[in-house]
Amino acid sequence: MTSAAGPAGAPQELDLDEQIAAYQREFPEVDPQVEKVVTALGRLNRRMNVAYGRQLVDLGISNSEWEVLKALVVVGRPYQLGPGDLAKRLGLTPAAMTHRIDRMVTEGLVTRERDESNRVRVIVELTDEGREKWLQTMRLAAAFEDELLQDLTPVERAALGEILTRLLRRVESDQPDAGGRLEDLD
Amino acid sequence: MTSAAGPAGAPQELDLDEQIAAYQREFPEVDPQVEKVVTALGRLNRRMNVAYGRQLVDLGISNSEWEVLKALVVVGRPYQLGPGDLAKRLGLTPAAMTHRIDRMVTEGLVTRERDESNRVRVIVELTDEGREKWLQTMRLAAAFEDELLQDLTPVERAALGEILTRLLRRVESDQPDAGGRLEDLD
DNA sequence: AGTGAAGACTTCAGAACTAAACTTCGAATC
DNA sequence: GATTCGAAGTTTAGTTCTGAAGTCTTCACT
Repeated sequence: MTSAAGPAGAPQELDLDEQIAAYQREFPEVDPQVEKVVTALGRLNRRMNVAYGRQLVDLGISNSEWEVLKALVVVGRPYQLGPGDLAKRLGLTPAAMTHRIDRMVTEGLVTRERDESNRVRVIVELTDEGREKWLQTMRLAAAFEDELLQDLTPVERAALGEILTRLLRRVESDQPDAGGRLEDLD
Repeated sequence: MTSAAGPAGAPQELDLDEQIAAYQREFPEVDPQVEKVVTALGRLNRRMNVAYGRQLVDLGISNSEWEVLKALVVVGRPYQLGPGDLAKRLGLTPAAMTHRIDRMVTEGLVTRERDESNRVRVIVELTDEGREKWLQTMRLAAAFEDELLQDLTPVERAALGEILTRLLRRVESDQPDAGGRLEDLD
């Protein structure tokens, strides 16, 4: 019986307002309103990932695999992408994609073959089983998300979506979206 | 010069609305408004972490180390916590904390000593250098966050903070906050 | 054609994590 | 006072990532 501490489940955190108060105490220049938004965003996302993770173990796939399934489904039929492209979309290195694809091939979620018309390339394609898994996770995720947002009125939901979209546009325009990395950080 | 693919920088993603449209095409039952909020949240958080990461390498510490510094600062003077407590707050296993603390001790950010009044326990304490690092990161982070939210009116900021807090309260009440894990997932 | 350079993917070493076994100290029981 | 139980940390084995080097294919130039 795992007795003691946190098995990497949901983190145990201070009350949000207490944490903001602590920041103000230790760093008076901080804008509490800004900090509240940012901290809540971070925590919320973390909790959501934990929740998704729990649903995913029930279905027998990992969070990493889910990301790959999503990327493939989003491009639409015939659900094909190259490892490099997948790596870019998921924000990780090609090496990591190679390993992920290895695992997912053995689990039957995707297939990997050379592109005969351009033999440098490799094509990763969703299998029917992979698509089915995506559908199942999507159903669970959608149910969770509906529940998460149930307290919000339609107007609030729309406003939230609009504001988040605006913030996202700002970050994405500031970060020229990998592939055009000009700076070398190191 | 890192030539080809994404060196784990910012992920290259589809336009948000295109992605939502893809979900609707592949899974018509989905509520586009809900999905938009959730997707934007996830992306935004990801980009923010990339941005923080860039600032942190400039200061010579990692994202993991920053988390530990934050946790210690938030508890206030004398900036002390045990490894197990830290692990819970950060949502990772005690084993991982042991290693993080190892690294941070050698870097002079924290100290680790036995609690003489209760020799099972260990006390991790922030050093002056650690506190100084936290201050520096906090300045950079605050500047970034201010810029991120600059397009929002004060009313919008308040509304956003209020809505996010409400959502957070819901998830945190649904996830009884580790330590009281009743379910066994596995 | 023949060579060189660039791109796409993989392989290899090292870092950081999880899960589970282990060690040690303290407290309760007899 | 010795024994047993439980809690706190550390150690060990195995997984998944990053960064850098390596392999193979294609394209451009001579």
